[in-house]
Amino acid sequence: MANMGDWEQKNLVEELTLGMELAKQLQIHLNVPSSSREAREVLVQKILTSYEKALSMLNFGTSLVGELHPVGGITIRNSESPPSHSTGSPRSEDSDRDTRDQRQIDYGSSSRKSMPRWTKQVRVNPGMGLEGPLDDGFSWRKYGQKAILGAKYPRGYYRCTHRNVQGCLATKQVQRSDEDPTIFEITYRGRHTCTQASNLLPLSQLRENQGPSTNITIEPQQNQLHQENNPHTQELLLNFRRGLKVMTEDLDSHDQQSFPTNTFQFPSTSTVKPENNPLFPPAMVENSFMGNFSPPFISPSDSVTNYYSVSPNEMQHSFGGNKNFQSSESELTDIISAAVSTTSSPTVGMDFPFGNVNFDPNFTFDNSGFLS
DNA sequence: CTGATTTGACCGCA
DNA sequence: TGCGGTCAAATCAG
Repeated sequence: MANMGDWEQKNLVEELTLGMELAKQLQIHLNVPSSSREAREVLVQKILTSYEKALSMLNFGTSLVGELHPVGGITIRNSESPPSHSTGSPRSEDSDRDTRDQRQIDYGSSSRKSMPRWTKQVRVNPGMGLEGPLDDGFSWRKYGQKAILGAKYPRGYYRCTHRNVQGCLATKQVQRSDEDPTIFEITYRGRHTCTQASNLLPLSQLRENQGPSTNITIEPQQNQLHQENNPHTQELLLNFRRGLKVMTEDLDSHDQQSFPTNTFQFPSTSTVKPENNPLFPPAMVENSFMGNFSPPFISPSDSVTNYYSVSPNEMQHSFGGNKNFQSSESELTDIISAAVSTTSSPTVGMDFPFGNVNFDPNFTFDNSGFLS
């Protein structure tokens, strides 16, 4: 953690790399008649997400206001302090949650009070796996579960798997909404300082390890539609779209080979070969989604709530579509736990206090100078 | 066997 | 004192 700058830059490079890979995939799809429009849209969405992250990184350090981030078929809302959402949770979690465990200061020098904290509300529709929204790309280990007064469902406590080895203080709490069981409120706290958060695992490598999920495929699911409740989101997306367009056009006009891959540190496996993943089985769709596309953007300083709305279509495959995740909270907890612990994904620290990307629609990536 | 989860006990703040 | 958050031993799972 010595050098945040390098850390950021590496993340940035990886993110851009990912975006490029996705763009390549998109290109491939464009040349494949059998490729569905959905698949293409998925890729576009992923690319958007990837570059959104990259842009966020570029803006890291500036005051970034949280905004809604469309991710695949998911809509996210962030909020620094958990709103008294419909869970009925009487206690505002932010009011006291960070005022305790000072006994844990031995894990790190910084007090947890100063840790960034934000909440995401994840909506999971019946029939679909819960991992998607619940998995944010990091490896979490459950260390506790507590019944919360006034809340129907217990709250799960998770911390970064690498806490002991790397002193990563990131933690998160998962609480199912009382009134709407399909909604989970995930409160993140602390920044990931583990190597996983930075770039221990190259994106490509990760995807490699995940086998079928090599190709991130998010259900299109008219992501845009989920943002209708947030005008800013649409605007943001439009901006990204425009920016992306530049990219994709560029990609289209050039061959993959023409990519300045040398500019990026492309792991040998980073280039996703079409033959490896010509199609995107739904199962891996979800898998990859959670593995790589949890929107890490939030705004601790701005009370914005991320709200994930996951399409049932894309998720129902994960559990065979016959698992009624609402059957019992214990079952749910299991699922959540699994989702939370099974993954490992590099991406960037979701605890980044960035959310709003001051993205210039005219911004182009042709100039890699910003990577210095 | 190793690592993750469960779960009751404990801690500390309001 | 109550409650949320964490610990840690027991248990489970791969």
